[in-house]
Formats: sequence, structure tokens, C-alpha cells
Amino acid sequence: MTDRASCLVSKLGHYISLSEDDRQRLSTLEKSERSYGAGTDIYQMDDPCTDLFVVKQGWLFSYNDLPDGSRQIVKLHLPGDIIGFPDVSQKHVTSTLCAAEDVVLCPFPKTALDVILRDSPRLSALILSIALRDQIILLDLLRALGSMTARARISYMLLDLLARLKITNKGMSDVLRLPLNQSQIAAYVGLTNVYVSKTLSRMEKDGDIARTGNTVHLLRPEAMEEATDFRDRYSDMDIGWFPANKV
Amino acid sequence: MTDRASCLVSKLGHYISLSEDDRQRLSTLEKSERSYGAGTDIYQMDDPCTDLFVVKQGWLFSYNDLPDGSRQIVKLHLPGDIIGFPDVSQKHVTSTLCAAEDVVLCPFPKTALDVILRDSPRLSALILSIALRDQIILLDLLRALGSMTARARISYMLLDLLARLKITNKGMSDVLRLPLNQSQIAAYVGLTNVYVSKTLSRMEKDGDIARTGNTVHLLRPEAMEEATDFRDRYSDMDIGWFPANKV
DNA sequence: CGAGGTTTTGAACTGTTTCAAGCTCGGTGG
DNA sequence: CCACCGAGCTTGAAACAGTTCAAAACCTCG
Repeated sequence: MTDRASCLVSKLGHYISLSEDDRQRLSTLEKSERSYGAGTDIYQMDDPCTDLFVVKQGWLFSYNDLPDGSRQIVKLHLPGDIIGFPDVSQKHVTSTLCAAEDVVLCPFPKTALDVILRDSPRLSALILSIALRDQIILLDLLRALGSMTARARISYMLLDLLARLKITNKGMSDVLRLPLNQSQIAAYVGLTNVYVSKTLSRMEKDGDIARTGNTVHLLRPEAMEEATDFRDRYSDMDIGWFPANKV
Repeated sequence: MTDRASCLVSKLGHYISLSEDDRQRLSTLEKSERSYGAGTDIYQMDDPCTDLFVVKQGWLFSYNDLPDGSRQIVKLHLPGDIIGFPDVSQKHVTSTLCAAEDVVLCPFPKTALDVILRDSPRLSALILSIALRDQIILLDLLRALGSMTARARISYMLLDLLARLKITNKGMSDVLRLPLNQSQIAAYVGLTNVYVSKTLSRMEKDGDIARTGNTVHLLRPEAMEEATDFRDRYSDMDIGWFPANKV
């Protein structure tokens, strides 16, 4: 991956082989990259939806504040992710995007999708697949929030993050840098910061995890997968049905 | 809508105008329709994923059973809906489909999407938009399960159902036939059947709703929308960016 | 009329929240 | 170099929303 390589090309090329045409198309879509400091709100809920972003560096999350003052984080964004996809279907964005740490993003215009859909069935299929897979993952999260205990929810979150990181980093161990504070974890799994603290402490005492700074070590991932009925949706997407590109 | 009209054509034609070519393409995809009795599991989690279904009649839901014995309903399917979309990205389906009452479905093969993506950019964009909008709706539900009280969750569910029914039935009032028992409602909003009963009774006593048989009348929908920060994602999808079909 | 599924109601219980205080630790300024 | 500050984490006690269990009431349909 050279320095001038487009974020989009490297992200999508990860799933399927791209024709030279496709590479060209994707590269031209990308605007110059941008940096944001930790804690910055990059766009706000209800802003007009014009750009998508590929994450080049750092973690981010999308959140909503509810009428009663509580906050729900609806998505964590890791390097390589495309941010804002679902909002393409709406005139305005439906959540606020916040940098969890210092980040670098590659914006590209929403209209890019138009071009892709018109000219590249293969890329269209890939993008659709990614959108659908993300939906499956949301359903998994829904099950966790709907009917699991605090402990299982947190386990689930950790397993999910590990699986995501392992896509691009095959040989990875079960150690995880977690650049989120406990209030953010709580807002994600639907608990309070206090109970997240208590639950993490208990998990540590029971030997499920070990913590040092903001890294977490999963000591019995299989047991945790068992308890949460965890499935890895990332490693085996079905891309067998993709159409070939027209000639 | 004639008797021989394809389910898919009438579903998709609802959003955009379809060319005669597109109509032809869609019609040929559809297999003959099928009926199932109330309570039937139509397919089971982990079955191979081959077909999608358009709902012609009746309500259904997709659910998962968790290791601890609890059940989570992840999606309610109403007439006009396409079932199984997210699973296209997987080799096996990720939840079990169950008929909440007597239903009629129109199956069509997963490979249909291949054809559409190759030949019709405009239909591709529509399908992608629907998938993305569904994702937004899931995020809304996630917020509800993650950080709302029992009362707000149930309010949210009712508002969402009403909004969905109003898509195809513009002049509809705030009365809703709800062919689900309280255990199913509970499995959907992440509560127990007992507490659903208690909450519904309280809502009725407070004058938020009225019940007769399995129909529910929303008496103060605006107040409920306020309390749950409800947004109607169905009525105004952004389809302005769709590509025209090639000639 | 009886039977089975569904809803209601009450009492005891539990997981999670709330509030509040104390602790840790890295960063900053005197 | 130390004192102090603030953000985040931990801990405990009290309160509460929602669960569990169990029994009774209700409905619909054969």
C-alpha cells in the first residue's frame, strides 16, 4: 500500500480483486484527507448528508442523545471502515460522529455511489454486500442489548471488536487496545459507567480478562463466545454470487 | 394491482417508476406463491440461504433463541416487506422465520439480485437504498433497546408499526391491528411478557392507548413521538441521487 | 361445557441505577 | 521537583425498574 494509494481502493480491494478501471474510478472520488483531534464532533445529527469517510487512522463513534439526557452510541468505527453508509438513504445524517482519539479520515462525496452503481456491477454487489453484512451485525448487537446481562453485553462487545481487528491483521492475538472510556463503553452497550466498572472488575477477578492501561486481554475467548453465542460475521462473507464486470 | 401482478413489481414500483424491461425482469424471477399456517417456522437458523420472500399477506417475525433460553425477535415482517435481505451476504440464514398468523409469501431466488445488479443500475440503487434505510431503522431500534424504559420501548414499537402501515395506506388512522401476543411483543422489545402486560395496562389507564381485542388505538401519538424522539424514516427516503437506466 | 392458550395481578426478588465519596494517575504550573 | 488539578475509575449504600414465580381470570373455539 503506497502512500498515494486511495483509502477506498485499499478498503474494497481487501474483499475482491479490482480491475484497473475500478481502481481509477475509486481514486478520483477521493478528496484530500483530513485530521481531527480527540473528542471532536465531526458532523452533527441533522446536518445535510454529503460525504462519506474512510477511516485511515484512529477510532470514532456515532451517537445520539435522547430526550431524557442519556446517550446511545450506535456504532464504533475502526480504521478501514466506511462511515456514514446508512445515512446515504436519508437527506440528513441521523447521528453525530465523534473522534474517540486523534483520527485521520478520507472523505469522498455521496454521489460517488451513483457512478459506481452505473458503471461497475461488481463493485455495486460488493457495496451492497457490505451494507447487508453490517445489518446482520446490527441484528447481533440488537440481540445482545435486548436480552443479555451486563456481563454478556460487554463480552460481546470485546469479541466483536477483536473479530473486526483480525480481518486486516490475521495473526493478531487476543489483546485489544480499547481507546474508549467506561462512559463510552456504557453508552454503547446500554449500561451506566458505574456498572461497566463493576462488571469489568468482576470479569477481571474471575479471570475472564486482564487489563493494563487501556488494553484488554481476553483470557478465555472460547468461553465468552459460548456464553454470548457469538458468531464471526466478518471472516466469511458470501461473495460467490457476485456478477462479473461487463466487457 | 392485477391478480397476476408480481409481488416484487408492486413492492418496488411503489418507490420508483419501473421501465417495462425492469417489470419483465422482475416478473420472471418470481416463483409461485406459498401459504403457511400461523405459528409455522418457515426456515430455521443456519439453513442454507437460497430464497428471498415478499410478504403478500399476514405478519411474520424473525427470531433467535439464546443460550440462556430467552428469545429475541429481531424483525417484524409486514405485508409488502422483503424478507431475508441481510442474509444474502451470508451462506446460511442467521435467524428463524416464523408466521405470526396465516401468511402468503412470494419466494424468489437469491440469484435474482445478480441479474438486477448486472442489468439495472436504477433498481440496484433502489435495493441498496432500501437496505440502507433498514439499517437506519435498526439503529433507531437499537437506541430504544439500549436506553429507553419499558414504556418508551413499547411506544416506540407502536409508532414504528403505524408509520410502516401508513406507507401503503396513506389515509390510515391511529388504529393498529397487532397480531402478536404479549410474549412476542416482549421478545421484540427486550422485556418479559409479564411486564409488557403491566406496562400496556398502565398506558391504557393513563390514556395513551385504548385496546380492544388485538387492536390498539394510539390516543396521543404526538406525545409518544416526543417522549421517544421518534422519526419517521419510511415516508421520506432520499432517492434523488439514483442513476438513470442506460439506454 | 371444557380445554388451552393468553392476559392479569400480586408478592418476593434481583440486576442495574443513582448518588456520593474517595482514589489513581498523568499533566501543568509555580 | 513538588503540589495540585481534573478526568476517569472504583467502591459502597440505598433506591428502583424490571424479573420471576405462581395463581387466578379471561377468551375462543371445538
